[in-house]
Amino acid sequence: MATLKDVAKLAHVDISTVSRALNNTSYVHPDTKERIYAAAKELGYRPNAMARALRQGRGQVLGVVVPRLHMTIFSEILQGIEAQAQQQGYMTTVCVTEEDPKVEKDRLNRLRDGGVDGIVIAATGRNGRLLRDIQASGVPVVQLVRRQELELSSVVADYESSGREAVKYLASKGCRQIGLIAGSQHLAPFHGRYEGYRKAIEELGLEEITSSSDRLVNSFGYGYECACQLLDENPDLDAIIACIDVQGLGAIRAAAERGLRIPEQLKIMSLTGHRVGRMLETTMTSMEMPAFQMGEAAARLVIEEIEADPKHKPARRHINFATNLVEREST
Amino acid sequence: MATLKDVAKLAHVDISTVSRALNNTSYVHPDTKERIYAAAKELGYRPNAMARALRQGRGQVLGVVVPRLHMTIFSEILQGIEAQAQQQGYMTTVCVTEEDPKVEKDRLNRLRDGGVDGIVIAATGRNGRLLRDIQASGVPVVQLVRRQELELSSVVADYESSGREAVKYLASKGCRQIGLIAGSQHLAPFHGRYEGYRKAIEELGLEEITSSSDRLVNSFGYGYECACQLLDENPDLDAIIACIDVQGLGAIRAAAERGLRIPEQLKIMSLTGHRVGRMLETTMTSMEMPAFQMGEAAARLVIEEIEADPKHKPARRHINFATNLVEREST
DNA sequence: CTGAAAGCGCTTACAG
DNA sequence: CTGAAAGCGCTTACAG
Repeated sequence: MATLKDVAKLAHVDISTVSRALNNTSYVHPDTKERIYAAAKELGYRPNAMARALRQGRGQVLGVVVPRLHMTIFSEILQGIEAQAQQQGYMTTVCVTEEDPKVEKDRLNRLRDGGVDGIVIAATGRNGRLLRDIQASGVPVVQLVRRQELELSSVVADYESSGREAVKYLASKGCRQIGLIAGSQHLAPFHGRYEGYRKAIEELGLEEITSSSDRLVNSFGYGYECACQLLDENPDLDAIIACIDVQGLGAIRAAAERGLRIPEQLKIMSLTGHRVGRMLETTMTSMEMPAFQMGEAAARLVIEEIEADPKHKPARRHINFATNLVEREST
Repeated sequence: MATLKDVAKLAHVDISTVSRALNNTSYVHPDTKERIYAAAKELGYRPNAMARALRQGRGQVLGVVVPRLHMTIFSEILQGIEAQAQQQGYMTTVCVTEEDPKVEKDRLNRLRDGGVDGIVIAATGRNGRLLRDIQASGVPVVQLVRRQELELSSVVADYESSGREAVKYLASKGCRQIGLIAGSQHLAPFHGRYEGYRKAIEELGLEEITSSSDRLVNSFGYGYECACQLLDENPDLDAIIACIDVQGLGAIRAAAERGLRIPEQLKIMSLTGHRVGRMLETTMTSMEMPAFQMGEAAARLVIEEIEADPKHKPARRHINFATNLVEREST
């Protein structure tokens, strides 16, 4: 690979002049500039990003940490992050934690050492201290989907409202025994949805019916197991709310195995729609969440912090996306 | 952040000694070593990866280029790549092309300039020259899923055999009018599956029935549109083979909308199962493909090439995974 | 066993 | 308008 030195030699100037010409960072005589451009082109010069990164202390790289990708909303969000990052000249490095705090800790340290300029994370909620340390050390951190630490910026959806609206909607359809597949209560989104559910159930004078499982929360199996439990313990159940789409798939499957007709005998809906629901044999009603846009927003936020004047760093910010009820065949 | 210099000062030694001690790269007196470790610990020293990368000409980063993530097999493969890469000390940078050759070209150039050590790509098939250039310039390239360039290493599945076995299996179930949702023929996997389908159909003396669409090939919509076409033009169709799972979902949906009973009136299966099929209301028979393992293999392959002695670089390699028929309710 | 020096490829004050 | 120099934080021959 040709370096600045090679270009400088060919153009008969100093490397500093080449640098200035190529980066348009100060006036260079048009003739000189032309010679430099020609030389750079002839040699197929491409700047070495690692050298620039070392010198400028910034590598134009975003770190993204998620619990999982396959069959989750995070794969769609990641696409949003990547698209926005590329547009602003950043690369995207991804780490998958499988919801394991130890793995998460290790990955965060590696990202930090690897010199990423900012981090977007859907955290396990068990490494708050480390995240705050990283932010304090000058690497901006933006929380994605899960707002676990109030001191850090975040991009989330309005989970509580999703839960409340879902209950009201199902009640308006005549449901009286509405079960919730609850998810891990120490994670903000699941807790928020539960709170919305609980309040609406109370307002309507109905009975709380929830279930949870030990399995990985972002999984089909989680939804399936919880749905089985709900159906077995509540013979008159007339609706199931799943927190996320794959849980909803699990619930539909559990209902199908019991020969229950959807939506006549059992209504099912999800609180985190991300384009899966509309593909199904029985399409699933859901509170659609703008996943791609949330990814874009998170990338924008973290890049804004990275590039802000160090003297007046922006205060932490929280972006809250509304979810949108989309009625389909399952309710 | 503390640097080598700070540690050296605190331990009263030269930075080179610190480097040697911390990297265990040559004998250092135990006492000195202890002092150095203590100093490093006290200062919370963490090596600067960018500096090391510049010096060593290797950043311990893999670039991954895929057409899409959400609802595709690539999100699962990416998890396999990331897991293996981390295990071997590499970070994973991801780029999404949306199947656009121009975007792909841009991303490949950015990856190259950004100093990734190797690239794993599920290519559009339109940038073969660039890929060969990159490989020739010393950055190993491994093709993933799509073996478009014979000169480059690859990790694929046995597509032709999948197509053939699927036809035989359906025929053994009594099907006589077997439609194929074909996919883009310029992409190796789709071409391979079609070839397998064609040969088996011919052997069995049946009639070829295929369809394709202009939509993004890795999409629900593609499968849905093709299935509608097949069903409308062939009233006696008794089976549909989809190349990939989301296309199969589209086909199931199209069948459901026409009130067709699966599998009694119409059998549906997919040639690229990746754990989606078993989640459905009517679970889908598929040729399961070991996506995660394929990702791991691709990462291993590219890292092997990166770390090989430059004098005898390994020859290009091709790894071909078998697919595995899993019968479910849709057939 | 350890130090001094060179250098990876850039950028950026500092002169002139 | 351009050059010479310093330096980002490391690693690694080369001496001794």
